[in-house]
Amino acid sequence: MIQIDFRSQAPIYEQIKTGLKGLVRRGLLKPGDEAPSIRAMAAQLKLNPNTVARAYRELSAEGFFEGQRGSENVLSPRAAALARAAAAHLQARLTEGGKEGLGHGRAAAAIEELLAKLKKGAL
Amino acid sequence: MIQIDFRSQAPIYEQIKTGLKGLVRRGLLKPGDEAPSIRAMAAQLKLNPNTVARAYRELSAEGFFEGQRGSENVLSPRAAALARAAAAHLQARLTEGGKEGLGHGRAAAAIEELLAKLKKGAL
DNA sequence: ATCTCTGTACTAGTAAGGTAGTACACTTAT
DNA sequence: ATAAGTGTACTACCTTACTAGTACAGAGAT
Repeated sequence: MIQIDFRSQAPIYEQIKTGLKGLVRRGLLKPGDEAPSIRAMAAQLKLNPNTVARAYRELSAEGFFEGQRGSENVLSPRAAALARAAAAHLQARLTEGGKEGLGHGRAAAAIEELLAKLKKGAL
Repeated sequence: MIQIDFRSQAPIYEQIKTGLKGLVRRGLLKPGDEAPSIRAMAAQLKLNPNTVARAYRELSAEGFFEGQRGSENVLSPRAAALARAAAAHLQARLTEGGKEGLGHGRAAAAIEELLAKLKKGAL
């Protein structure tokens, strides 16, 4: 399943999001599959359901899940594409930020802004 | 001088650090030059001296400044090399993080950890 | 129908981090 | 010697954000 690093500076719900996306990207979780329920994952990772719920809510808003209330979290058909797109987008912004930001004189604030958003997990 | 974006999520002292490094990288500030005093910069940017002091303290710890107590902040001979090295290092970590981290299945926690540190301004 | 599962809303506590206020010690120049 | 500059230490406020506690509403199965 997913590994949580409680020592990390990254918030747990972000680790969950990244973890699930990673599972999809690796093919261990495919569109149509059912992700573990909020409570199940919370119990296993010894977290509060709300922490897991936040991750699921944001993933759902991004279109990873399709499923009705009270039932389940089924990975949408777009899930795989989304996970890959997110990874590509992040990678693009990383390399772009590295080259364009530092190669020549770009506004310092812009660089910092990029880094700030990155930490927040703007994948 | 330096531009501060108060709307940014990046802390002010980090913006100051990045800004000064940028000035050095662009050659507008050279080794041997004297950086503005803490109070002068604080007054100009309408900040508390402590905020600027924190930036200067960290820069000093990184070896950008050489100067004795009570006098000034003179850019060390290494300043230019350090600024360039920092930029290169960041760029390397960014591209590395983008490719290695997301290309195939790396531990999610590691990715998050990298992002977290990046936002903290680990240049 | 009741029990158990699901997700969720609201609240609150808590920890971390950044910034400002204030005061002190020292150096230099007038 | 005095005044004005320097950097710094200590404190405290404040904001932000993450996480947990608790309780509620709906769905499905026995």
